[in-house]
Amino acid sequence: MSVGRPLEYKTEQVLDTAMALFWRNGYEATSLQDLVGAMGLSRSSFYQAFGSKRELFLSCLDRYQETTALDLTSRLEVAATGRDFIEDTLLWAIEEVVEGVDPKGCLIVNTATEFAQRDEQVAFRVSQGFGKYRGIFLAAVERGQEDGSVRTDKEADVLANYLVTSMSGLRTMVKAGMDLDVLRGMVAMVTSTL
Amino acid sequence: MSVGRPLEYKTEQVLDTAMALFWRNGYEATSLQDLVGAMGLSRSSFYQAFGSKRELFLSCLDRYQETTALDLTSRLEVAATGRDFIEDTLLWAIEEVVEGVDPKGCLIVNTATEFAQRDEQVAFRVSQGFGKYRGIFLAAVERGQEDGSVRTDKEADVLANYLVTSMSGLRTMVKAGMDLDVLRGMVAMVTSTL
DNA sequence: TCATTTGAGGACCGATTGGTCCTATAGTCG
DNA sequence: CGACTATAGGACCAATCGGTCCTCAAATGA
Repeated sequence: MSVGRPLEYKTEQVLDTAMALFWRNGYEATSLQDLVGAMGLSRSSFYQAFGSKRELFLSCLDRYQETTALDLTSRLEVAATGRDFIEDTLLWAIEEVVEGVDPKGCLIVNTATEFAQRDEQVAFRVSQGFGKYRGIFLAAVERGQEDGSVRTDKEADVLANYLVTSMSGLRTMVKAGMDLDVLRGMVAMVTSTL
Repeated sequence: MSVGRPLEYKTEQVLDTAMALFWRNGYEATSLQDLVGAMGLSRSSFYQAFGSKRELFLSCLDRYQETTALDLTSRLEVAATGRDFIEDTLLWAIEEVVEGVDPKGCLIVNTATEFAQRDEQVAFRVSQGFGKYRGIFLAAVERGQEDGSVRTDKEADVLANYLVTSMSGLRTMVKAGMDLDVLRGMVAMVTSTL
C-alpha cells in the first residue's frame, strides 16, 4: 500500500504526547513550539501530519474520549456490582492527587470551561464526551439496580447525570487543590446517595 | 488630598468590565486590546492604573470574591431556613442558562481549571475563593441543622465541602451545555441528600 | 498662574504566535 | 534506477502578544 519512506513515529504515540500537553496546560497556553518539541518532530512534519494546532487538538479530544471510554467500559465489565464500578471510578477520578504533582483533571472538563463556547467543533466533542460518560454511568446504574446495589426509587438516567455532574465537580476540586482525604469524603457522600 | 486632574472613570466600574471579559473568555484568551477596548481607556492609562494584565487579573479575582461573597452572605441573612438558602444558591448557580447566550460559569471555577497550577498567587486566590464558598455553605448548613431543615447525622463541614464540590460540578455542566431541566434535576438530587 | 496629575493617542519595542515554504536527505517501493 | 514519500532544519511570514515611552491636552488645587 504505502510507497515511499515510512513514518518514523507512531501516530498514536505522538498524539498521546500532545494530548498530555493540552491536558495539563490547556489549549491556549500550549504553543506550537511546546508541541513540536515534546512530540519530537519538525514543524514541516507536524503540519503535514496534523494539519494545524486546532486540528491536532480536535484529534486529541477524540483520542481522549476513545481511550477513556474504552478503559471505563472494560472496568465496568469486570466490576462485581454496578455500585462497585461507580465507587472505583469516582476514586479513580481523584487518584491523581496522590502523586502530588500537577493535577491535570479531565481533558473534557477542562476543555468545557476553557474553550467550548468559542468553537463549535470543540463544543460538539465536549458534549459528546460528557454523553459517553453519562452512557457508561447509565449502564452501571442499571446494572446496580438489577443486582441490588443501587436504589431503584430514582430513575437511572437521573442518577447517571448526577454522577457525571459529581465527577466534574470532583475533578475541578482536584485542580483547585482540595485535600485527598476531603475528596475521599466527597466520593463517599456521592455514593451514599445511590 | 488629590492634586491634579481627577480620574475620569470609576475604578470599580472598569474593573467589572475587565472581570466580565476574563470571566467569559479566560485569562489567556483575553488580550490587552480586548481589555483596553472594553474598559474604554488608553494603554497608558491602563498601565498606570492597573500595572499589568496579570495584576489586573488578580484584582478581578479579588473583586469577584468580594462581591460574590457579599451577595451570598446577604442572601443567607434573609433566607427563611438554611436549606432554603442552599437550594436558592444552587439554582442561582445554574440560572444563567436561561438567557441562552454565553454561559460564563464561575470565575473561580474557571480559573481553577485554566490557571491555578501555573501561578502561585492565582492558586492562592482560587483556594481562598473556594474557602469562602465553603464558609458560607457551612454557616447555612449549621443554621439548617439548628432549624431542622438539614439532617444532623452528617458533620456540617462535610456537607459544606460537598456543596462546594456540587456547585463546581453544576457550573461546569452549565458551560458544557447541559439542559436547564436536567440541571434542575441535579440540584434536586443534591439537596435531597441534605 | 503654575505645579501636579490625569487623560488620549500613537509610535515603538522585542518576543512570540501559528503557519508556510524551500532545500537537502533518507528510506521503500516497483 | 526512478518514483514516491517522509524526514530535519531553517528561513521566512504577517500578525499579535504584553509592555514602554513620549507628546500634548485637560482639569484640578494652591
